[in-house]
Amino acid sequence: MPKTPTVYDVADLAGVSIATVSRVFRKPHKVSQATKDRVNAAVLNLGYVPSGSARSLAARRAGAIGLCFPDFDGIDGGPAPIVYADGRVIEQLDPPEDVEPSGDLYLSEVMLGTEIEAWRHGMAVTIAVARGDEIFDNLAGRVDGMITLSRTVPEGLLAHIARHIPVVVIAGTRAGDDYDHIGTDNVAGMQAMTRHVVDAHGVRDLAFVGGPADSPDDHDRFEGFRMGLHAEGIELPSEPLLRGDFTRSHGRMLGRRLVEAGRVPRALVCSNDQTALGVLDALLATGLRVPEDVIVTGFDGIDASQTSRPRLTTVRQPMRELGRAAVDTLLRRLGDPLMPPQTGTLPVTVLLRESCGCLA
Amino acid sequence: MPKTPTVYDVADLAGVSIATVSRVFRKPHKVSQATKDRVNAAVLNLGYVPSGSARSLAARRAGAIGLCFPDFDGIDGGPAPIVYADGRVIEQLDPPEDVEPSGDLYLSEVMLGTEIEAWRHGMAVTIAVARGDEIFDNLAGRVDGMITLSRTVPEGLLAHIARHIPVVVIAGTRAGDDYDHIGTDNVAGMQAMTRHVVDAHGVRDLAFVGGPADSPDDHDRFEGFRMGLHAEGIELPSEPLLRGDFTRSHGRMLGRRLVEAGRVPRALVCSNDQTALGVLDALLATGLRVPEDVIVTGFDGIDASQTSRPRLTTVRQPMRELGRAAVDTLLRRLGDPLMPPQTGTLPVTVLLRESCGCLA
DNA sequence: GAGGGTGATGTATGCGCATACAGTATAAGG
DNA sequence: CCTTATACTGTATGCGCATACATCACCCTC
Repeated sequence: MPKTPTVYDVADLAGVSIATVSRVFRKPHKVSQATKDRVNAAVLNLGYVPSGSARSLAARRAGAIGLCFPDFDGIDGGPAPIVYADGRVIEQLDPPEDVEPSGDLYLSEVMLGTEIEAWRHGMAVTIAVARGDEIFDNLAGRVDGMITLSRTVPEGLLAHIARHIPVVVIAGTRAGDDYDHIGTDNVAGMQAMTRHVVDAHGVRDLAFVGGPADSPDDHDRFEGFRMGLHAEGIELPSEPLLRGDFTRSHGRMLGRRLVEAGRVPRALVCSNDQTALGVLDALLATGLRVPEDVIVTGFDGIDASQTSRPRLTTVRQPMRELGRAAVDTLLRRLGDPLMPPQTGTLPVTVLLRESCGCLA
Repeated sequence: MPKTPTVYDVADLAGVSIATVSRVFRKPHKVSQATKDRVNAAVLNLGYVPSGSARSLAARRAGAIGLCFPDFDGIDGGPAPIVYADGRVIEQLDPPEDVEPSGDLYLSEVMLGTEIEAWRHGMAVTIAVARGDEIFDNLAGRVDGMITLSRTVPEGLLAHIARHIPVVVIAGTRAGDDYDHIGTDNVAGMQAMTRHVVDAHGVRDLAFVGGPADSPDDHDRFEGFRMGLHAEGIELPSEPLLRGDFTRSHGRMLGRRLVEAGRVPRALVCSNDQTALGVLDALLATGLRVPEDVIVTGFDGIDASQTSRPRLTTVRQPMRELGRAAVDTLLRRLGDPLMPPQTGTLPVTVLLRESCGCLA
């Protein structure tokens, strides 16, 4: 890697000015074909690649969108053992035990949606994990706008950043802030699910298995549950029966706890799929039948809900569309900074499968 | 959003020079505490965020790593219907039919590994989808190095970019290029798998169900299969029995074709999990039993291989570690540009489950 | 008390590009 | 043949920051 060539080198080699080189890239129609050919030849010849930093600086726009995710707890298991060699190879034939599934399809899907939509608009996507102030240092300064999951960035920091670039929050409820918000209809989805269990399966003994108490998603879903019960004239609980942390292993634990306590309701409406799958694991392990003895429902619509036995009745939220909608909103905001704060809600779909007794 | 504040504004407000402001961020130990406090107060006051572009330009390093993925075929289903409203909500209770699983855990996992490792080293990750020359325009110029999946970027373009920044290729075999490579041990993994089927289950009538003919992964896996057969003294096929495109639906098709042709081998060694799962679907649908009538094995170790019925015996490749190792290699390369081209191979793990007859 | 550190800060410059503005050449119009 | 429009191209400047170097104050040391 010798010295990186710049516009100046290209201009020299092509016998034109740097302005012309720049124009070949930015406004090709303003350059004659002959000149374009000469410049392009020089570009190829030198291996020239325009500097994004310089371009962004001069053009006063980064051409990138920031995506800020919560820290991947515990995922950071240290570096892998790399075998740098030719021939040296490790064959492991032993472990018949299983690996833990890589939970967060949710994030992956949102990421994918963001990526797709951003790319459609010629924007790059820069990903960051919220960890201390690095978002501030490393991300906020290099993007035109930021998308973040709710509760990911400390409020003070986010406010500071929002003075600088527009911020779109995914999956949170507005709390007096001025950010744009994109979410799914947790309330309506869970309400519909609840009423389905009551109406279609005649169950009036339902309980809600929740997630973290500080999750706005969980809050809304519980609210939807309560609204569903209310509509059916069933008495409302003020709190979820139990709370987990949205993981499958916590779900298993909660399931076991219910069985041990000896009071398993006729239907368990869970706040997300992972929890529901864990509950399912626990119930089945103790010999209970789903849906015959206990009905279990989830929320999210992750792939695993489709391959479980029985398959999980759940509310599918369009995770990929979430990222997509966030990008659209961000771009509209960039186009019109004065627009009032937006709140977008994506519709959800109730998927009826075996775990509630449908398709049985 | 009034005019974005710069170092100059901060310097003025704090009554110092811009060099001092810069130092507060880059070399805090070289600034007295009193000055630091004044500057930080000004930063908060103005809502200052340092410009990544200017910083990168001046520092001659982007502080970011590029990750280039193949186009997500057919994923681009057009924008979502967003409901911008208060109260207007769409409840969909109808469709009991399932959604297509979002196949590519592989990419997500690699992305995640990249993200984690890059962030550990204070580097941002910028993602791009290979589509035409946009990688060149939008990505290569704004990162310090690039990671790409093999066969993702056209060779000419990649060579051009590699003159400018280091490139690490994931999952390809070296083909006379000078890039660094990171891959998993496809050959050894498939060889071990093949020998397991022969040794442990006494099967000598095996066939290989392959993927795209131009996939280096598939090529290596088939080679491993052949080496396994050779070691067992079984005659080698020169070509896979059938080829799909690595998707589950193609797998189903191939499975059906085998059944219809009336010649289903005792064991089907598939080149990846999705294919194997599709084959499984097709076989089970026609009443064949797995593993009693036919043994099926996969490769990759995606989550779905763990929740299928029967669960899939497969070779797990450490997808997340792949991204991680790629980042490590890239960083080492940045530290030592003259280092000879590296080839890293990550070990794989054979997971024995029901679909081959183990754990039955 | 002169010489030589040492720590804190300021000055000046350049990173590579986009672009406003100012040419220049050529064609068209009168 | 002169004017004016048109199509290209060049010159000059600034984007916001990092940093080499210069400066200055102050403390040691012998």
